[in-house]
Amino acid sequence: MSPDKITIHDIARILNVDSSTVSRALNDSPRVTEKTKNRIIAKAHELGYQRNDLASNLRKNKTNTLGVIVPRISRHFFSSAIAGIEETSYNLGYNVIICQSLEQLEREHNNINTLVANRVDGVLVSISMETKNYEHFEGLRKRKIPFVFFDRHLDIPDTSSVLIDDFQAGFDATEHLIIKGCEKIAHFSGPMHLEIYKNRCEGYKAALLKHDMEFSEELIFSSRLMEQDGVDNVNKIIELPYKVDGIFSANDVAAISALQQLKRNGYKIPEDIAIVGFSNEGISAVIEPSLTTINQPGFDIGKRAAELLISQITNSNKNFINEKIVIQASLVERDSSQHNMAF
Amino acid sequence: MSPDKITIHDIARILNVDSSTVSRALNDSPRVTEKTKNRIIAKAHELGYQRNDLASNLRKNKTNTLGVIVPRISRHFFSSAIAGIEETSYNLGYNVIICQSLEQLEREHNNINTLVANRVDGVLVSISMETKNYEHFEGLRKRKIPFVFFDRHLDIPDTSSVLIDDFQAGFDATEHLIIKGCEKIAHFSGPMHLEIYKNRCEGYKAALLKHDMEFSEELIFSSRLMEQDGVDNVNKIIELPYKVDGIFSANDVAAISALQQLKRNGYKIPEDIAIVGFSNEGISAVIEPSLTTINQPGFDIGKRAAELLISQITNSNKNFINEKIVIQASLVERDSSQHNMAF
DNA sequence: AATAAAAATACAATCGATTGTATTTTTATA
DNA sequence: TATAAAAATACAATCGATTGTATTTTTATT
Repeated sequence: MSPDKITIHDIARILNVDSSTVSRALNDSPRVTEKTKNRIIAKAHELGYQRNDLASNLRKNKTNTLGVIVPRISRHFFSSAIAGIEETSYNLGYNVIICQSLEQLEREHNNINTLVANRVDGVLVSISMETKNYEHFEGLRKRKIPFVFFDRHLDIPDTSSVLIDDFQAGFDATEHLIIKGCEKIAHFSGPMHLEIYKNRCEGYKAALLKHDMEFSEELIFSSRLMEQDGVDNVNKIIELPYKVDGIFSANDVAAISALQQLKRNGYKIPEDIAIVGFSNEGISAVIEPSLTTINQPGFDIGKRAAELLISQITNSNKNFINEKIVIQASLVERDSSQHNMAF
Repeated sequence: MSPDKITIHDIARILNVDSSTVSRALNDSPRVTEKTKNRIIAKAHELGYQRNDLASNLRKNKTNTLGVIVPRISRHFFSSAIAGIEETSYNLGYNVIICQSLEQLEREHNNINTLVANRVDGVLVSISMETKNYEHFEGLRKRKIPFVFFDRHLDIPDTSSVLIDDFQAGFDATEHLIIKGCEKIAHFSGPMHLEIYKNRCEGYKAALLKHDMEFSEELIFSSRLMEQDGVDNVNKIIELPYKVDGIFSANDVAAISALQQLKRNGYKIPEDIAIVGFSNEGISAVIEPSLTTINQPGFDIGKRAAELLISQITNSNKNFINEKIVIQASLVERDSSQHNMAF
């Protein structure tokens, strides 16, 4: 009977009014009288009308949609950040399109193109491990699409970001191991062109320095921090001519696979080697021994990032660019770091 | 200098051709000569032109976008299903919009409205725990938007779905416990109005029946299978006047929290109580003892579901409705079920 | 060179909603 | 009741791309 895609024109025809009146009625404009408003709304409901956002957004040149690009949604940190982003967006009337770069630069490129083609009002990004330059973000800027980095960011001038203090967190993690009595601490780092890993590593070095401990390039293992990397790193550590008794890993995934590989090789954790991870993945509390790690409050970070982005969208004239928000990260002390209880 | 949002009209004006020619050139139509095509493409590139998909999709009445609704993306099963969906979609030229219902019916409703408003070409759904009726899906049907359920489905006539054989999996899990020597097996079930939990429970019953074991309503614990539920269920089990020596949980989350709660109470797993979970979350392999569980191949399920949906979109005339695809699920035998090694 | 056929391009309507302006209708006031 | 002011509604352009039809240009043939 009625067409399956109802438009305001259908409603207008049926009720003998103009489509502009229908549009205004459905948008609760004061220019339409209550009476006709009610007639129109009732009829729209009766016909199961659902606005075509493509048309609406095209005309308004505003989609009320945010794009989010993350390496992968299956990581606890990212899915909780997304939960935070969605919470804020939902409350402020924005939709969210989620894209995964799968740690690949090319896909990150494609993601941005898709988001631009869909005319999102702004973009939230945590970059892939392959991302070194930022030309694709310059494309966003040229199109005046605001974007905010969270966690994994690039050091681009005049760009906003929501971060934790990776230097401090790296320092805290390392110092914690030192206080627990570790004397030879290895560090698992990610790709060094990423600010977060660079900063965590600097924090590691600073802690060593403060406690007059020798720093050795040999004890820094840079990788993509995947499961296999933790295993590989451990295999190298075992072969070293001296004893390593502490590991600070820049993520939990590598920390956990290292922990397991050490156990397989007969090492006792934390007695022989203490371990501190990074991110507080759900698995960290459950593994045995439970993993001491840095808690990154993903939900909060997501919330704050979305708030910042939306404020930039709303006040596009004002100078909200280049705001850096630093969220508190904290050490979660568990069993894997209780190395030397001699105090 | 140049406006930040370039349109085909800008390009047309600059090159003194018609915008229709620009459109055809950029879409590689044979109606435009190679020479002008090249001029247009070069200029488009130079200006950083990016098609406005809102306009394009509006005109074409096709968005090449699929909507996905899942309870939450942080669950391993759902994020791997999404990975599968994206793989297929990406290859076939579709974008994906991901929505989370957060297990709430109201949000599932909103998700559908958003997807309809954005005129997605089809929808993939795994329903929330609150979802009992299906009026919101009838809305999709009325609008001729095809949809496919995966995993958590409703038993609606003439609807396609991609599932595992929950009955068989429930049977296998339970029989596995029986074979391992368990004599009193409890079952943690989800909301019984969900087909998957109903079927897993039926499988449980069937296995008991086959092995002449008594079935007792008292040993079925129905909940939302969250972390706390596993703890609560264990507390009830401990209080029973007889000994339970096996648990088959319809998801891993409850299985794991139960396992931990049992350990806290001094029970040995699997010697005192054997446990089998469901879904094979990443954590299950890592916990101690490692959890025997049913592996649900999320990636495959996602792939197949997306393929099925896209085939329905493509052949909208043909009768592809009401296709049920059953994916093989299999028991992953680990330590938590090695109860009685007396054979 | 004339002309038909074919190729290339231009014209114009359209998708569905929004919004500034114009017109009609209602209300209030003298 | 006439008329100005205000309220309600209609008209028409617009967002940017697509696409059927019409027109112009090119090519081929005699």
